[in-house]
Amino acid sequence: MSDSPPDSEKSRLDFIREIVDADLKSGKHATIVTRFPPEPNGYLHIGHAKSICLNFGIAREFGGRCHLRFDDTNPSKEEQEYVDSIQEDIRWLGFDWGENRFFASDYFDQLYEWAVFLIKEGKAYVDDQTAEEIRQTRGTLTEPGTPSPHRDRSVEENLALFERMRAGEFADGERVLRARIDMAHANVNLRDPVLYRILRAHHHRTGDKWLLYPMYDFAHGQSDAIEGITHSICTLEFENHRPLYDWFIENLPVPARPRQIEFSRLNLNFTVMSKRKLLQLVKDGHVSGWDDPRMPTISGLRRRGYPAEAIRNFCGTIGVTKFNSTNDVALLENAVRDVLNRASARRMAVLDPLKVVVTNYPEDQIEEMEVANNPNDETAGARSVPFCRELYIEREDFLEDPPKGFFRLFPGGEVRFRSAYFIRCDEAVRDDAGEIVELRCTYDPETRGGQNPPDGRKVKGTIHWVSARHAIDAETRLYDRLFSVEDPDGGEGDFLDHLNPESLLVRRGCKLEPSLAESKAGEPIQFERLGYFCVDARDSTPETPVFNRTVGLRDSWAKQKTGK
RNA sequence: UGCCUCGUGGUGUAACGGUAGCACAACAGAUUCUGACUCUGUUUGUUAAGGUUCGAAUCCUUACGAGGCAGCCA
Repeated sequence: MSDSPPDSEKSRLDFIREIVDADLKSGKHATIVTRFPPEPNGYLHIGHAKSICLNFGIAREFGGRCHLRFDDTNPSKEEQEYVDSIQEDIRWLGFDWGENRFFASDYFDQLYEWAVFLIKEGKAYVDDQTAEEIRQTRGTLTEPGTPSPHRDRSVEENLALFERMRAGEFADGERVLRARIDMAHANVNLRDPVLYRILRAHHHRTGDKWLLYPMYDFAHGQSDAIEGITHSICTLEFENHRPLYDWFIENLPVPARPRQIEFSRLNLNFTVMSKRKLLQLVKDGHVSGWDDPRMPTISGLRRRGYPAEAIRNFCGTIGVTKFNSTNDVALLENAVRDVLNRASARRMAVLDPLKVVVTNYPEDQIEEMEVANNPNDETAGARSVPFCRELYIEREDFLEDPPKGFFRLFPGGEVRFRSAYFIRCDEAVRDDAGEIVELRCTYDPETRGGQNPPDGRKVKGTIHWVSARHAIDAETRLYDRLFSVEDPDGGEGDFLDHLNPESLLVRRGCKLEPSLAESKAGEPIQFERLGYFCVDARDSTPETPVFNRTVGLRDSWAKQKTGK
């Protein structure tokens, strides 16, 4: 992980780091405390990764700390399963909250006391109106709201009522506690926002202790204050809530004054990011689960083979600003390729096998060819790959009638079989249906190891191969973008209408070089000339290995073929 | 037509009154035992109009455009 101190990149500081930097230099804060505050009601996605990298990153760079705080103020939506997955994902991304794991529910007692404090100050009241009545009297964006008939209740009455709310004397929704601010405020959030609602739901942490729960606005800033958070970084949609955030901080005897700063959330094209939509994809079975490799979830990306380092790098390059933007997934994929190119061992695998018989190669001979594990990295060493008379090559590496510029095999043509021999195709054998089932070829013994022959003959193409006698069978899963349009949310119609029917292509009967039998989930591998792959952590078995394609190699030939 | 926020190449971002730069993408070429990687080069931009200034992406005004907000969600 690159944790270059901020001073070395002064000109590169984003606006939030600039604020943090200034607050440190001015002495406003001696140490920085940030927090990542997920609601445990879903899995983390790449958008959260941006926030995680920001919050934990700032803490690390500026010598502060970052808390993990679960925002669990709504027991009807939250589950332990999500708490677990969130923690796993953050750790996997490479961040550590140390001892600083908290829950907003840790502060329910304190929050309740503060609610009472507000009542005593005449700044909060119990409202008997129904949710519908409250909504209707809130006014509109252009018209002021009208005060609740209960707005001017006495402190004593409010105190008694609030206590009865806690004691369970009212049904869910029968009473709420509201702040007493300004029903005509231009910012609707300040029109006497609800602070507490009655909810008879079992809470994953506090069990059945509480019947009433604080709203986000009443919990978040105060939780920040309790924990001594100096910079409470959140996304743009909370901008309108900042005046309310500050109102609570100013009107409550909180131990600190945290500052909320908003930045633009991450958007990626060709996918959706809202929890609701991701949940729908899972629930409706459009994907196999939260960790489906096509999902933008952290668990999905991990299973797909995206390295944590690549995700971190990506988050570092997209920047932090206040304008809404949509990032090109190509940038993410570039970050993935960049890491994988350095980290992956090269292997040979044939996804769509076409048999090759080397007619002049001795029937019973087997040679072990030494093949570099990574031509760009000598320290990666080499392995041996068996070569014999019967081989498999990629079906698309042979064309009977090649277009100009085709470097691969064709009748009468010669190519290099990677690290093996120069091989010439003599004949394509067809079955009764006319399909090519086998290539009859001859090799040049003087090119062993793939070396150029003494006669100076050269060859334009090098292709990968696998020994038919030694190959192991496997399934590969080739992924493409989940949606076929850039902005599945935009335009008319349901986002599901834009699902890419070819987002998953399963290939069985793939032929892999024998050394691949030992690869483990999470280990990055490049199938030469094809892309980066990894063993699927969920479905792969020793009997039938399953490999996920993390991302393909750049393919300028394919681009050329499809007409630019 | 209320309030808040924001407008820089195709995308994302930098320039903090003084040469509009970087990454990705695209394109062209070099190299190559991966049509990969790497390297070189090219195309494309300050929403508009005024104003301040020797000088404006930057400051001011207006217009235009984008996003957010009317949950007892977060």
